[in-house]
Amino acid sequence: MRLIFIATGDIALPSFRHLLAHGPRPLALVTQPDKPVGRHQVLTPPAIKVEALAAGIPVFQPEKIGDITSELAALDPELLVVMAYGQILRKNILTLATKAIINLHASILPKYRGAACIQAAIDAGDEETGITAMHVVAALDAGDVILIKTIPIAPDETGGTLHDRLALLAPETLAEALVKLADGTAARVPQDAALSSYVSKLERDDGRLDWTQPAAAIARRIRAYDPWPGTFTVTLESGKEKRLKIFPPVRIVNHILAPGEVANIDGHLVIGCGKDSLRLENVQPDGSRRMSAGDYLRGRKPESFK
RNA sequence: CGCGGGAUGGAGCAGCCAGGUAGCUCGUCAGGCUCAUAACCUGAAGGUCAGAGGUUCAAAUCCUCUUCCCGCAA
Repeated sequence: MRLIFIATGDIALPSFRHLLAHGPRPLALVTQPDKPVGRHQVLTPPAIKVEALAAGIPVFQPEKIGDITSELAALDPELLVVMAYGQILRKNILTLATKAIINLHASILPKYRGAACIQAAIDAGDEETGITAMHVVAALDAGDVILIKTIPIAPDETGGTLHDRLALLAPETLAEALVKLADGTAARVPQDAALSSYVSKLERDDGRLDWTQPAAAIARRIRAYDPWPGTFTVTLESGKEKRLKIFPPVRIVNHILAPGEVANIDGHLVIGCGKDSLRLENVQPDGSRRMSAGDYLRGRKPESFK
């Protein structure tokens, strides 16, 4: 099978490695351009690009994938495989491959189309999620489904752990889809648009917690958004507002506190929520490193969380 | 040089603006109290105040440079 792999995110790495090890060997990798990263804006390549080059796979990094349509066409691909690429694919790309263009998406479609699908599943309190292999159409994540593999979501699951587990689930999903496409037994199940939902890309500010929500919902969000985009609150310390990052795990406790009210209960940092309260274990104040909630209370005296 | 915060006994912080005895909450160690304890009481150890240079009678504090940590932005 003549195949081109189109991916940027690390979630695609195990699938890419699977193809390198077991075939079909990708003709090329298309990935996003190197981006400036970190405090000093160092130009950094996607990890998958580094692996591709090490394996001798040609790499394309167009600003817009449409710019290299003819180069990709020249490779005469039968199949395009897309995963966490980060660009919208237009018609000239969709019709490039002779056999199909498929996408691996980290949710049970039609639930959670879009970028933040992993976080959404935890945030919603779902008991399972998975990898969907489907055909790519002009509308985002809306194509006919080939197959779905599911895994349960653990009670202490974070966005990070689920991301890694889904990444490892993807290769077998891809492999099975490839076999079925090759022998013509691939299913083609239309998505029920009425059941679909869309989750847009998360920004850092989306991680601000709302203490009027029930503690259980806040706890799920703290797990879902770790490590990206992370969750935070704004604290009031002697009249000054400061940002405080909050990390899992947290524990739901039944102290009676007003939403956002802070209490030091036996050395534990407890915050009032809309329903029940939350005991924090790990926090990080502005300008400081991550520390235990106990350490935080030793030197600071927050009056409330907003 | 994108913007900003920070570095003070083992931990988390105050002191800095208006230079003049190293402080707070903990931890550690010793002793006491207690049936007992992460509780309480008493005492002790532990700091070249990130590093270098400068100003000054005198620098954690003011000036300059360096290193490291962190947030934002990407």
